[in-house]
Amino acid sequence: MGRQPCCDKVGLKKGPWTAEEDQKLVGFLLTHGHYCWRVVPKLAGLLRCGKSCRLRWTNYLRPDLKRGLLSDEEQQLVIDLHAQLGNRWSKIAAQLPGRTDNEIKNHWNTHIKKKLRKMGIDPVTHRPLDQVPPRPAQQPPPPPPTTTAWQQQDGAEHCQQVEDEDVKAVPLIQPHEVTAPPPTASSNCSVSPASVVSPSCSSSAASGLEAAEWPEPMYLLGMDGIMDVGSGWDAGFVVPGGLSVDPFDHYYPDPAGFDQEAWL
DNA sequence: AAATGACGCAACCGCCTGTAG
DNA sequence: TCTACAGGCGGTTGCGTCATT
Repeated sequence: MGRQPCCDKVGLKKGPWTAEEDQKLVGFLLTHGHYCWRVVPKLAGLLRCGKSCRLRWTNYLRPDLKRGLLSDEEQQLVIDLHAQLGNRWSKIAAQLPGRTDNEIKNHWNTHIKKKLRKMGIDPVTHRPLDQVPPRPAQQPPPPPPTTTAWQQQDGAEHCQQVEDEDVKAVPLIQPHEVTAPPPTASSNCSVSPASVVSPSCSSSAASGLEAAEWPEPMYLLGMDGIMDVGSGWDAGFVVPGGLSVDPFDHYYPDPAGFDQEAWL
């Protein structure tokens, strides 16, 4: 028995998402959550692969995403983390609230790489370019220096060197060190530390929803009504159908009120 | 104003990992 | 222990936009 494809690709749409598709996906996920990505497009009435839906949600539609260019602090953090972790974008994104691995990867490839090269720093090894020996193609890059060349040049002291290889077990950045906007006066949201460092969701986990904004498409789509949920984010939504939505981790069905028939 | 090239970002592809049966 | 599967990750591509000529 061959492996079943993740979705039936016949007749599935590819390419850029339309506003209507976004609206369907967001509406569905906010109402039902994603119990199984494979069935999300079917139930939401989308001719898309489940993976595509997950990607669209994760990288663009999630309500806690920041948009716009990375700040200087964020860029510095990305550089430091890249020196420690290499191209493990999801791990890096986990330390930047509201940023996605894809966004950081793109920003690295288009901006930071050039910036480092311009400064005479090899973006792979984080050493000065004139100290980087030519590497055979099959060999991994040398381990990063204790203090990155970026820091040597810049004099910055932000980089926390990790001695333990298991970076998953030891958070590189303490939750309080993560650049997060302070809660607004009108917000009564509170973010539990466990949520802040939750490894299960690359970037949404680390963000405070009180600071989150809907990405522009939400407004364009007239989704304001959906967002008119008061302070429900931090408590977990209970939406029609008995489903809870935990904005800091996963959107999951409330086991007590989960309508299995509806899903099936 | 039109043509061309460079750039940036969204999305896809394919592999890897974790997990349930 | 093995197999099948879903979800996740990183690399890559394609296209739209902007700048330059």
